[in-house]
Amino acid sequence: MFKPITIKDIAQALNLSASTVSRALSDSYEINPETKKRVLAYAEQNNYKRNPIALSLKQRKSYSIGVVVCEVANSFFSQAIDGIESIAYKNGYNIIITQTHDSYDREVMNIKHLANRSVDGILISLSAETTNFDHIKKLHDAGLPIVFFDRIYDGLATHKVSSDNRNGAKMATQHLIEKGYRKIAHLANAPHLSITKERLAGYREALTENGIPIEEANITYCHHGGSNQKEVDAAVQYFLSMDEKPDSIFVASDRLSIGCLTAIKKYGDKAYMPAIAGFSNSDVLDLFSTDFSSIRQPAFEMGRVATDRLIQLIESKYPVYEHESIVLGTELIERIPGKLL
Amino acid sequence: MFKPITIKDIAQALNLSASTVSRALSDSYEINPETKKRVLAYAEQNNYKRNPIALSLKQRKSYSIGVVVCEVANSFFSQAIDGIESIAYKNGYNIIITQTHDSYDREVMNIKHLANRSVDGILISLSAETTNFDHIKKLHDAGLPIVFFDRIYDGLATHKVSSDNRNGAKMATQHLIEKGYRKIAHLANAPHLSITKERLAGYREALTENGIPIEEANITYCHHGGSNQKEVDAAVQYFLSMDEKPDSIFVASDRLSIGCLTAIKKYGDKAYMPAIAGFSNSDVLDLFSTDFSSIRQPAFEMGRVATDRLIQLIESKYPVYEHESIVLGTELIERIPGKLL
DNA sequence: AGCGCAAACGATACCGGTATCGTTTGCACC
DNA sequence: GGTGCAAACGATACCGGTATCGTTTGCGCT
Repeated sequence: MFKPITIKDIAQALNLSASTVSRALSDSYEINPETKKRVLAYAEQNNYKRNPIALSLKQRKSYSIGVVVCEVANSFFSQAIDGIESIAYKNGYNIIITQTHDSYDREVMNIKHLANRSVDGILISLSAETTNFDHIKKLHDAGLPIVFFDRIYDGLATHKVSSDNRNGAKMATQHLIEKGYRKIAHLANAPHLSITKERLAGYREALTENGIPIEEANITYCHHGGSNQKEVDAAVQYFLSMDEKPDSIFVASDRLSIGCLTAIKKYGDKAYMPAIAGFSNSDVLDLFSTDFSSIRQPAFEMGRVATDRLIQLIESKYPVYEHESIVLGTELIERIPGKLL
Repeated sequence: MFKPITIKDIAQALNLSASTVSRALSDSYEINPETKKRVLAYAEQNNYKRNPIALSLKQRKSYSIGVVVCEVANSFFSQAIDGIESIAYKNGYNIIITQTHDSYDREVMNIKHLANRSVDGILISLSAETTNFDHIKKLHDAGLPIVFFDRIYDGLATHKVSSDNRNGAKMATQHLIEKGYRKIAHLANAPHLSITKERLAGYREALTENGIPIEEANITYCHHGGSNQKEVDAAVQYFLSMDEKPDSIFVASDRLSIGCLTAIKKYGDKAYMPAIAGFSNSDVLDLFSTDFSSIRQPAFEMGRVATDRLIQLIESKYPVYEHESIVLGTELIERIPGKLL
């Protein structure tokens, strides 16, 4: 069923050899212009398409890029994928997207799967559970180009693209402080993630600079990145159970922001409603004027930059020894309660 | 750089022929169990992985599925992709995602690209602009399995998976009526889309059943599916400019809902604020208690079902002549203003 | 002894391209 | 008229597997 025309078909039809046709199609200088025209014309008419799989086999290149994220149904990642796609397609690559759902096992599975499918390179944003990096190291050592974005692993000599998490966190916390809040809790992501550490640092910095003591009891980690809501529920319930309840919460991620709001909606009451600020790339949030200011990462741009660097690695003729750590700026989006909607 | 071990390497190492190794690896009955063990052991140790590209070339099968949606950064589609992925991976397929951004040209490009990349089948949700289906028909006639989901084209004999758009639209409109609204406008998608027609039908049905006259002036189409905000802005401004302004709006899609809210936020005022109900799969919306009830489609399930059917088509040994049109239920999510958040 | 037959493995072709090397042809030139 | 050389094309091998057919070997049976 469905057998497309090959180079040999053209050769036979025009009484040429496969070699000649191949060369004509790739515009080789040692083919008679006359012959070229005939071949091109015939190919056009019978709408010949070179078989990318045969090509892949021959050139040991698949023109596809693997993407590993925790989930696409997450504004940050879907926007990043948008950016990844835009660069990939421009360069003739297609992207194969896999989701870890923040599970280490699935990350290992997916990455192995991608390597088997012989992608030319991989873009990775680590799962929240990942603390062992052997599965990635192995591939990297074997020569597979890898670029990290968002959730970085520093132990690998390669390009890394992230946003200015420290400063973003600082802005968010500072923002809460400026609004008069003093007991600011922090709902953090899994502790080993790069973004967790950086955002925590920004949080601490803002507090310190404002002379507010840092209390470890105010910081709660979500070891699975909030992929199961129970985890977030527990964290919020913990905050609500404190003797001296926090008056505000700085939330560390997109996923957690939604989880946190959900939990507060479930367990909070009118009498007590903490202010919230946190990382989020949701467009929908922009529509509402709840008391929730957010830090937006340049997701699309991060995807673009990461993909650009990955393709550079892939297409480099020589091993690359110099690696960039690119950090893009974050943006504070203030939301004033009381306005329309 | 990075050359994995092949079947021939194993053959040489064990003093066997490539054929024998191949058969041993695929557990052929005509290979000595002893030999099998040796091969398997060696393969395991040197972690041999069969080259899927060579396999694809030989079997004329790529074990990959093309997905065409308007954009992943859209709750409905990202959830659908979640569903698609879950079934695809379970069956050993990977998915290649492309975005049309509701442009006809990009749809044609992407589909051609996928066909060239020799995917085994394609899942399509049409772009808002598409009125000509030749690019799809051609591939379908050539034998490429295709399944439509969400935005269906009826002119092709294949499986189609959608949600009960008519009833969903009816529920939303009915909901507005029950809340006391009478002049209900309809912000519709591109007129030729299947979902547009069905949702319009549901809207009309609800009005008629409640004895409310249908006025065409109250219906505005967005020919690009709201992919550029200007279009939506214009539609909303039109509603606002009417002599007798609508007291509520039924919005036809996820994208349009966000666009519509954005526009209202821009151009509306406190004095006049229409109620809104519409299709949306945004989780974030659930958090807020604005006066916006929504119709949720079973996106994940739609993705699952569509992929399941597509794989059936792909793996069927004989041409399939009977095709299903699967319609899944929709759900009304009521939001009562005034509650928390 | 001679035959049949099955078990276990090898050799080869093929999938659809491209790279490498070889061949034919015509023509200029000494 | 033989040599050299370039233009234009053909033949072949290879990428990494698998399907098909062929070959060897041993053993049972008459």
